[in-house]
Amino acid sequence: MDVTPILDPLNEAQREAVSCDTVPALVIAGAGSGKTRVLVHRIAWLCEVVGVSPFSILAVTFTNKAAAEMRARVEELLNNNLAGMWMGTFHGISHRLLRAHWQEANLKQSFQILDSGDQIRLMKRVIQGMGLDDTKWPAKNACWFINSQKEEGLRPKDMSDNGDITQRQLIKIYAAYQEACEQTGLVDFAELLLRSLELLKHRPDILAHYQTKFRHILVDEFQDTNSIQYQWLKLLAGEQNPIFAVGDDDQSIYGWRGARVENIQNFERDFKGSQLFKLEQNYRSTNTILSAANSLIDNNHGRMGKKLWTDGDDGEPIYLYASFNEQDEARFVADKLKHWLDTTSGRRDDVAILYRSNAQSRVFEEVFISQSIPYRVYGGLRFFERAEIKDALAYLRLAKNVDDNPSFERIVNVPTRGIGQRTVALVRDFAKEHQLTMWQAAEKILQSSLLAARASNALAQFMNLMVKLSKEISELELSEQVDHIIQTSGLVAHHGKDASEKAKSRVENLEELVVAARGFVVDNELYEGMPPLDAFLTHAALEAGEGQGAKWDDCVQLMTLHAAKGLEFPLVFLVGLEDGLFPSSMSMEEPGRLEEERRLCYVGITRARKQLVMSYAESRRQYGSDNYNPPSRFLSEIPSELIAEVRPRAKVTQPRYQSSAPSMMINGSRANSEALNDTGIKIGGRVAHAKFGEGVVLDCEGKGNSARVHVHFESAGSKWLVLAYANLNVIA
DNA sequence: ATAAAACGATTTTTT
DNA sequence: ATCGTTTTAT
Repeated sequence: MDVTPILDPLNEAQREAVSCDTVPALVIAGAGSGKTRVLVHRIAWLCEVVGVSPFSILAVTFTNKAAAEMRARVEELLNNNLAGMWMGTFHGISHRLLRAHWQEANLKQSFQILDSGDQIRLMKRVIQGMGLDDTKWPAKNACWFINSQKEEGLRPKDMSDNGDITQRQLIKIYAAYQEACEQTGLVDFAELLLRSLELLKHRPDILAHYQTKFRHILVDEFQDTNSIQYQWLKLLAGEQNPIFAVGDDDQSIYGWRGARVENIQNFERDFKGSQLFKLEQNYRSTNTILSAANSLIDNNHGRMGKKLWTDGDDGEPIYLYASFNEQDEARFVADKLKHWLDTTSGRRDDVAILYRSNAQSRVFEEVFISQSIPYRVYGGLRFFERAEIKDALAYLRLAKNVDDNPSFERIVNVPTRGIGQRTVALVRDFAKEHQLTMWQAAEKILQSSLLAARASNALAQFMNLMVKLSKEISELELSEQVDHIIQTSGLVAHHGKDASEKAKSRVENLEELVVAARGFVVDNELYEGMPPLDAFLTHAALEAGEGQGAKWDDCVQLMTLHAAKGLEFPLVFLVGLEDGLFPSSMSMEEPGRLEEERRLCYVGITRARKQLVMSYAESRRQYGSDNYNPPSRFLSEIPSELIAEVRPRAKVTQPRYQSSAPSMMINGSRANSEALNDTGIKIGGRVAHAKFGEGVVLDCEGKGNSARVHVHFESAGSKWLVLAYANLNVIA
């Protein structure tokens, strides 16, 4: 057996991990250390050297993207089509199990997957159905509560209210929501995992079957597993099947949604006879960047321990810019970025701007638009989550199954056809009272003439449309079904008559849905025997449609630090480094959460390949008011010799808000340079004070003897000073 | 049924 | 400030 292609491209540490014995193994893989490569080569090693069939391997990831990449790379390395191999996300694989064993799992054969939006909508109806005030019991909170319970593996019966009324009510809501899901055959994301875990727990025969089938289990991003995913893995592994887990405790940034770093920390304890490997050689970043990352993360406690290194150059220093405010920050980034594009052979999509919260993208967008810099903002709604797409999918579902209540409610009056809230409420109540689906209830209501003629006609018209649609599409192929639905339902016409940009893009999205349907090939074993439309709808629920829709060529990439995990860029701007923003004020108090923020910073730093530029703003407008946050504590955790401070003072012009409505003055606090007449002091300029030291002028008000200036001092913080007494000296 | 006004939330996000 | 949601008014 020629193992050259499998082992040759690897370094020593990678090779040891890839070729380790078939015992439980944990690979601590630092950022940029070849994590995916090890996973891929391990699979190849198992198949080619150990002689394991690819179909005896289970490989689990968190995202569809990671799963697809892994599959493609394994196929390339093995030069083999592995379509039937069990490689996918936790949710995807759980779903596959539940489809195969729907009866044993007490599900309907036609169970549908609820996405988070669907879940909230259903929850709202459940809460209202219980006669509760849905402003007092927000559906979103209830969903959050239930999802976390499910992620801990808890059912209503396992929970105690501890005498807490709120808790007791939430448990009741959980039970009612679950009941509604069971009745209508709906499964939310958390339920996919919990249900498949329960299936394996309660059916030793099924568990044994899969334990025999999967002789090897590989897991990516192990530090992100939550309680239930961990239990699920442990159960499937049993006593005999080794788990090969890859992860990085320093990149655990999803604790807030249930991920448990302990899972990686306790691996050796929980999996007897396991081996530990560490990948510390980094192939991505310069020495400077790695030193910064190492120093920063060193401030965390209880780490498994790891120090990234490279045999490459030190590279450029890390630049740090102390901006006057967020606009100045954005302008600085734009300047720096343009300069980099001009002086290197870099492309725009080699550049990323990383921030802690989505709201920060705005200022950058404004500046980039004004300077004609193409950019792309990550995040926001994905393709299959867009309202118009969900509407179209609801039509498809309803045409397929008129008893699908959520779809019925969603589109009964979209586009508007004269079926108002009163009519819908009547149908809903009637359905509830007589234990009918909304469609059945609507039929009865029409027969019994409970409605006024106008509403009755509108409802009848809608139902005729649906009957007609479902008849018409039955003989068509998938993409034609989709096309027919979006046309005949009136969705395209509805959005088409609106000339706005938004409406235009909605029409384009609907057309893109037809394209997506055309390109949807039922090659997945999972979808075998399923009607193409059902398969497509499932695909839509499980895959948010990342690649769908608009194309992006050579744009500067704007995204949150969370979204940046797993990516890399030659030039990275890490912006908004202020205490209260990053680390977030929500996390600053608790040590555990602060450490997670630090890991997030670590993730951000290690995204950069050649150059890292950091910045913070002395003044930042948040939630409509100005905040003066101190520079992030993380900055002081990076050795100063790695950092070069840039402060092109000449560039700081009057950074004031040019609101589109100049008359909008809040408390008369708009910049008023009158106060500064003849003083030489400028907003944005630097001044020195005998006691407070040096600082930057942020604002001023009043005139004459009562003139006051707002100064942000480097060491003493921000203060309002009366000009006549302060004796400020202007620093040139 | 549509538009205006009031209200509320506002870290991070995949499936 | 701003965005999405819900209520209220036309």
